[in-house]
Amino acid sequence: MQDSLKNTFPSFSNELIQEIENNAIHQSYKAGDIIMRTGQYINNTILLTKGQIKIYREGENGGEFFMYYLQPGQACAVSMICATKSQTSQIMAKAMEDVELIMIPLSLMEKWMMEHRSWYEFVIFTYRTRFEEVLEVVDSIAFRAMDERLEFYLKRHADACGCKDLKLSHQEIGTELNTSREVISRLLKKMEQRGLVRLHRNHIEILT
Amino acid sequence: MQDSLKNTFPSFSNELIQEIENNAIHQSYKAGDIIMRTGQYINNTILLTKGQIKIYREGENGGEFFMYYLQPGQACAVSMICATKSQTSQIMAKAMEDVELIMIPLSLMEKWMMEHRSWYEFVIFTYRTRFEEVLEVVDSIAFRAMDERLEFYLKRHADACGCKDLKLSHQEIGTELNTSREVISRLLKKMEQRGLVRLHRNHIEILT
DNA sequence: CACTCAATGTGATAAATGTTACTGTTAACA
DNA sequence: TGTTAACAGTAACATTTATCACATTGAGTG
Repeated sequence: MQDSLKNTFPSFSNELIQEIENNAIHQSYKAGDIIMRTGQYINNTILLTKGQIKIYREGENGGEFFMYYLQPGQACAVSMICATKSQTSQIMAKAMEDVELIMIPLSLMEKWMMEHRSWYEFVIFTYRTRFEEVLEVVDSIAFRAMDERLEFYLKRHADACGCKDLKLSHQEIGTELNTSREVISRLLKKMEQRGLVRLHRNHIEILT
Repeated sequence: MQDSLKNTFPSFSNELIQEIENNAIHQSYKAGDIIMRTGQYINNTILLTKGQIKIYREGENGGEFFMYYLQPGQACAVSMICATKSQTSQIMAKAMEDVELIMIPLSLMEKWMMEHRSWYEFVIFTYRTRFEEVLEVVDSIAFRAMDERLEFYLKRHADACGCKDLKLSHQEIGTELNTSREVISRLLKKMEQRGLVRLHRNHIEILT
């Protein structure tokens, strides 16, 4: 177990791994479970060890505006930020596959910041990476029309899953970009004509 | 001087204030100066002591997409995050008035995290506040049409300057929302008809 | 195989936003 | 005072996106 932790979080020092082992609360979720919801109080930092978590912003009308994915070896930046003051979450987190994670109580999170260099750097790295990611999202909506946003979205998904075959329905994509299925269908069709993708039922092949 | 620092950053401990006094590099800018630009390397954390700084995201076509304002007593979250690894900035910072600020070198920033509780809390608070602010911006573009975005934008400006009279041209607003002057004119006109604002040359009066 | 349901394709139309072009107004200043 | 430039209003039109309606396709299932 300690071995696998070290593999998942290679930057952590051995002492830190040991501390995590001694103190962590393990938790698992099934695919589709909501791990965190808007308005919920957060008292733990979340480290993901297995599976994939979608971080999104919920709209009034049921939109699930896609922000980014968490992968094993990553932490939820929002949980870190909120945990520091027991604040409520402003985002939703949903398990996309069966998920296993570690919860670190607020008090330890702070203690380790002072005591473990590798934890401090991990936390700062997480903040920075996610802030940048969110800024890119802002760019994509602020400056780009739906066709480009769709390309950006598909690219990020391909990066996240590391494959060129995305299991996404047009409806899902529409929801995550806050537009309608029809618009996505049309734009995908155009992308297919431009030779960027090949469309299949229930999945999209990226040709790049 | 030390007095005024204590006034601007009331949460800082006396020892921290003293350290800042001993080590800080003071810098001033004129209204309109660019303090930080996209792609620039950052080696200092910035504490604002006087004036107002606009943080925005630059588009290819000269857009200046508005993110938020920095006020005296606040720090630039992006500079903190980037400074940790001497990364480049992904945002632009422009002085809206004559500005005075303090630059904290990277090495001290980290040292103080370990040594000064009040610095640690200030940094985390800054991260959290700005992250939330950016999330709200994402919401506004992702889920809302231009009329609502305009209202949101005006509200934030009114909050930032603490007044109900905004010195903004339609062109400026258009640039910061990445749309055209004409669209802003139209929407403002509608807002005036609904009794939300009163329009004057070069300034907009919020009636709320 | 026939049925069913979700996923997808597509046309028609409406609404929002972007663009162009032109007018008038005001302040600054030579 | 006349000139100029920035600001603002608005009409006409183009484009993009949203919405509605309905047809088609394909996979799974009894």
